[in-house]
Amino acid sequence: MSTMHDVALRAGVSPKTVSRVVNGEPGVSERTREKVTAAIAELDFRPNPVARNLRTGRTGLVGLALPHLAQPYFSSLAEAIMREAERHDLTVLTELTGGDAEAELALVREHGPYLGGLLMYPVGLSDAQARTVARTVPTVFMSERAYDAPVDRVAMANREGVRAMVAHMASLGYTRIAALGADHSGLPERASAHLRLEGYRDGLRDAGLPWLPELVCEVGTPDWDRRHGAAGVRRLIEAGVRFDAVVGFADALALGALYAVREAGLRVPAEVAVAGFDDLDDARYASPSLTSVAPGTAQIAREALVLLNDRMNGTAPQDTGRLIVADFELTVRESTLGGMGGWGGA
Amino acid sequence: MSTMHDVALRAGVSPKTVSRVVNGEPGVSERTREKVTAAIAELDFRPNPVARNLRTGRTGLVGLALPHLAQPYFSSLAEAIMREAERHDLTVLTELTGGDAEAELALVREHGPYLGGLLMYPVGLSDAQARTVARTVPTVFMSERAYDAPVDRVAMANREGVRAMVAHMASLGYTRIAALGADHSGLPERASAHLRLEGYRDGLRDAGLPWLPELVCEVGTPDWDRRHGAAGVRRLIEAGVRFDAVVGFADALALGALYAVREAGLRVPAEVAVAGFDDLDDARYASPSLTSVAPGTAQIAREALVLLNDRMNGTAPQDTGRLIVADFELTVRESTLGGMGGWGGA
DNA sequence: CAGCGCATTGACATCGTTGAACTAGCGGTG
DNA sequence: CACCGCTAGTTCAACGATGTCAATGCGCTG
Repeated sequence: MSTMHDVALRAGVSPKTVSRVVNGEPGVSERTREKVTAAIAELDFRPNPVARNLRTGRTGLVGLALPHLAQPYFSSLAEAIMREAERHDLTVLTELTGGDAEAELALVREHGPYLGGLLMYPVGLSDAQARTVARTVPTVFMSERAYDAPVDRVAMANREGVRAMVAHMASLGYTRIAALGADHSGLPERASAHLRLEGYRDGLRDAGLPWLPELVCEVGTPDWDRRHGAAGVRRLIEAGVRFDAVVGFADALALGALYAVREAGLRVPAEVAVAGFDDLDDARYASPSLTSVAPGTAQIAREALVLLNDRMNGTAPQDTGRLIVADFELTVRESTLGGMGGWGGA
Repeated sequence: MSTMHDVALRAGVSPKTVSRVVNGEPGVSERTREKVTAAIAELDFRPNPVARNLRTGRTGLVGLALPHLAQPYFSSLAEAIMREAERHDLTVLTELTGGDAEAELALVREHGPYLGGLLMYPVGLSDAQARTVARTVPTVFMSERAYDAPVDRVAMANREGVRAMVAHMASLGYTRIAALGADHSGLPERASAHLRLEGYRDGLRDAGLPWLPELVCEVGTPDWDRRHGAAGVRRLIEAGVRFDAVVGFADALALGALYAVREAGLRVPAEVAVAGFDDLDDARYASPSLTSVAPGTAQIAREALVLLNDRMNGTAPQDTGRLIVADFELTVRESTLGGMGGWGGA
C-alpha cells in the first residue's frame, strides 16, 4: 500500500500537493497536477480512508438501522438503500435493532459519533430519544410513525394507498369492504395500522359507502402474518358478517385472507375480492395473484439518501424536520379483477 | 467526546497508561488501574476506533458480500451473520455484488485493505480471483461451490439433505420420485444444483430405486422461482411422465410444483408428494404446508464467524482452506405426510 | 551500601492525511 | 525601485491512539 508520501516522492512534490490533487482542490498548476496524477496511477495509490477520517472527522459510513431483515419489506428496503448509497459513494453499515428502543439507542451511542449519517427505521424510540439520536448524528427516519423531533422522515403513502385501494374496489362494485389489520391500541409504534385505517375510512367516504364497525377486523398482534390474516377472516365468517371484499393492511394478511376465503368455499374475486399492501413477490405469485399497493421502496431509498446528504452537508433546515411521502402504485391483479386464474404458461 | 488525553489528565497519569488499562495490558498497578477506570467512567470515555485503526492497522469491520437480499435465503443469512457478528464485537459492512465477478472483485479492491475480514457468498469468482481475494483480506466463503484456493468455506449439506429427503419419501412408499431443478450445464456457479442432483442419485441408490432419466427435470434458468417450478411439472405431466413425488431443489420450485400438481387435479400428498429445500417461511405457510430441508443458516453463520476469527488472529492454517458442512434438518409437513390440510385454527 | 532485577510509568515518535500558516516567485503599479 | 497582490507550493502540527524505549523507584542480594 502506497501512501501520499510515496506519491509525493515520485512526483517530486510535497505530500500536501498530492492531497490537493486527490481532493480536487485549487492552487495546483496544470503541469504539477498531471505529474501527480501520473504518479498516482503508476503506484495505484488509493488514499487511506482511516487516516483521512481521523484527520477530518468525516466518515463515508452511513448506518442503516432496521428492526430485522426477515420481513421482505425490510430486506427490499435494505437492498434499495445499499444500491442507492453506492451511487452516493457511501458505505453502509447495517445494524439490526429488533425494534427495541434500547438497542436503537445503543447503536447510536456506540457507532453514532463515527458515522457520517444514519438511516433508521425506528420502532421503539420515544420522541425524546429520537431527539437524542438526531443530535448525535445526521439522521433520516424511514418510518410511518411521526416524531416530535427535528428529524427528516420518508414515509410510505399509507393512508393514500389504502384510500386508493378502497376506491378501486368500490369502482368495481364492491360495497361491503372489510378492513383487515385494524389496530385500536393507539400505540405510536402501530402507526402504519392507524394510518391505513384512516385511508380505509377516507376511501369509504369518497365512495359514499357507510362505515360499518363489524367490517373492521383487528388482528390483535403486531405481527402481520398469513396465519393472523386467515384467522381474522375466519372470525368474520363465523360471526356471520357479510362482506364482498377484504383490504388487508399487509400482503401477508391478505394472503391469509385469500386462503380463508377460499377455504370457506367462496370464489375470489367473483364473490369476494381481496387486496393487500406491500406488493411482495408473494403477491405476484399467489393464486389468484394478489392486487396490492406497492409502497415505492426505490423512491423511499432515493429520497432518504437525498435528505441525508443535505443533513451531512449542513444544507438542511436545522430546527425542523422535513417529511417526504413516497408515491405508491396500485398494482391490480386477479384477486380483484379476475382473469385467467393462474400464473400463465411456462 | 473525550479522548485518552482527557482521561489521563483526570486520572493524573499519562495517556499511555490509559491505553494500557483500556486494552487490559499488564504492567499497571491495581491502584492506578482503579483511578483510570474511574476517570473513564466519569467522562464516559470510549476509545476512538478510527484513531486506533490508523495506528494498529486493525479494523473491527468485517465485510459481508452477498449477491443480493431479495431471496429469503440471503436475507436470513445476512440476519444470522449480523447477530453473530455482534456477539463477536464486529461491525458488519454489507455490500451487494449482484453475483458479478467484477463487482465481487471491485469490493475487495475498494474496501478489502481496510476490512478485518470478509464473509462472502461468491458467485462469479474464478479460482484465480478467489485466491486474489483471500490474499487481500482474511476471507471465509459461504457457498456451495468449491474453490481451488486456500480459503475457508462453510456450506450447506446440499447433497446429504436431498439424499435424506429422497429416503424420507421412499420410506413412505413413493417410488417414482421426480427431481425438479436439475442442471446439466456443468457450470461451477450452479454447484448447488449439481450437488442436490447427486444427493437425489444417492437417495435413489440407498432406497434401491432405479434412476429414471425422464424423472429428472431441468428448469433451464438459474432463477429458481415458483413459475419455473410450475412450468417444469406441467412439462412432466404433458409428456405423460408418471410420478408420485417431486423433490424440488428449492422451496420456490416446490411451491410452483405444488400449484401445478393440484392444478392437474392431483391431490397432495395422497397422489403426489412434494418437498422442497430451504425451509422458507413460505413453506410453513403454504397449503398444504411444505416438507423441506432446513439448511442450518444459524449454524452457517456461527461457523463462518469462528473460521473468520481464526483467520483474523492468524490461528488458521496458512496454505489450506477448511471446509465445514452445516447440519441440515428435515422438516416434515403436510405435503409429504398428509395431516389436517390447513394452518390450524386461529 | 553498591548493584542488580523487576515492576510501573512516562516521553516520544508514528500511523496517513489534511488544515493553517507561511514562503518563493512573479508581474504590475505608483 | 519599493511595495503589493496573487499563485503555486511548502512546512508544520494535529487528529487520537499505540509501539518502542528509556526512566524511575523499590526491594533484595552479596
